[in-house]
Amino acid sequence: MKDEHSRRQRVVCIVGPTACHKTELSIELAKRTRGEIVSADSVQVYFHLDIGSAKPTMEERQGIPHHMIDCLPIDTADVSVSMFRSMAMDAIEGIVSRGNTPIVVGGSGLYVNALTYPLGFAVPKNDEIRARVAAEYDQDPLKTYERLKACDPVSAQKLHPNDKKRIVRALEVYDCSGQPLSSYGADFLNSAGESPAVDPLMIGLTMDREQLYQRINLRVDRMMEQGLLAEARAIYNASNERNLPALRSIGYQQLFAYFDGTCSLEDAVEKIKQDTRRFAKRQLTWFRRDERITWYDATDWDNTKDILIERLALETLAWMKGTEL
RNA sequence: GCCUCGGUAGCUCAGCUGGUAGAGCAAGGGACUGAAAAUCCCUGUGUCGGUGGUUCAAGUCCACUCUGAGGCA
Repeated sequence: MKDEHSRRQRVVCIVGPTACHKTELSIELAKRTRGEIVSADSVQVYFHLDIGSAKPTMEERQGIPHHMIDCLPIDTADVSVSMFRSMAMDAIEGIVSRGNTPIVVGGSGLYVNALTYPLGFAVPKNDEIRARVAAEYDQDPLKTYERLKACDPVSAQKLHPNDKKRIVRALEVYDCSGQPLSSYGADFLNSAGESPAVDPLMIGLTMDREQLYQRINLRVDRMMEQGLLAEARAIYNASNERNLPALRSIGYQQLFAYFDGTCSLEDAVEKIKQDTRRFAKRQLTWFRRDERITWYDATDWDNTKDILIERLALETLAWMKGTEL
């Protein structure tokens, strides 16, 4: 047990809200530590969602290999965290076999946890049963919630009766396996992971809230200048499918409403800004509770980044050395 | 200069005939195990423009005053 823990692959993991200089930091670190980047971003995994997901351009990547970017077609209907996790784990193994430093960087908290905790994804999703339970919920939410209470009281107790998504998933697990979701490991550290998680050096970037929001607003304007509208239009025209996970992401979702004629372009852009700000707030909530993270303030980035990058490069090298033998 | 209508939460406004204030939006906080840029939950003390007065009690009535919009000269 102890032995297995010590064999867990060390990685560096950069987290934080969107528009917080994570990308720049990760590339600079990679340059100094023979790093390769593994994106933990639920939108950058798709092809074509380039501008809106703030994917680093080839130029910005400066030759640093990036993984988990451009992996899935937009019309992929069944994506899942565990799928992300196994692909990302493969990428990490590849990096290690090349003798390089894996740098995980991303703002999708669940994806980060899927890599850095041994989450037990024991029961695969089952679209058929999920659809059935969802219909059951729509018909009588409270009754469905009561049913969950009866077969999985632990999960039910943690969920609000309105939390359809999670209630449905919990019942889906129960209906598929006959075992309550909570029995598969209710807490991070004791759940039975499918494979050993990595051992991360957790680095968090944060920023004064007002400044963060200003940066977000500016970045959305810049995305529009860079052609987000055309990018979204091309995707809109390419298919009539409107319920794909990829298209629920910020930027596309709002511009699609504009294409549908539901709102003006101006309103759509404002909505993108607001939804991004709220997203950043949720990301902060998510990462704030993670006590493994050491936080660094990126508010005065231009004047402090050089020192920060050098310092974190040293820490990265030291951290990675710790597992060398 | 005169008349009218306003000035209440970050914004837009409610507040009947006096009993120290409440909605929407914005915002903040939290949750999160196979859709997660998703989904869900919780949160409203604010010099009621200012000063003085009437009253047991004033956002509410009176006087003066500051300020915004419109109208008339």
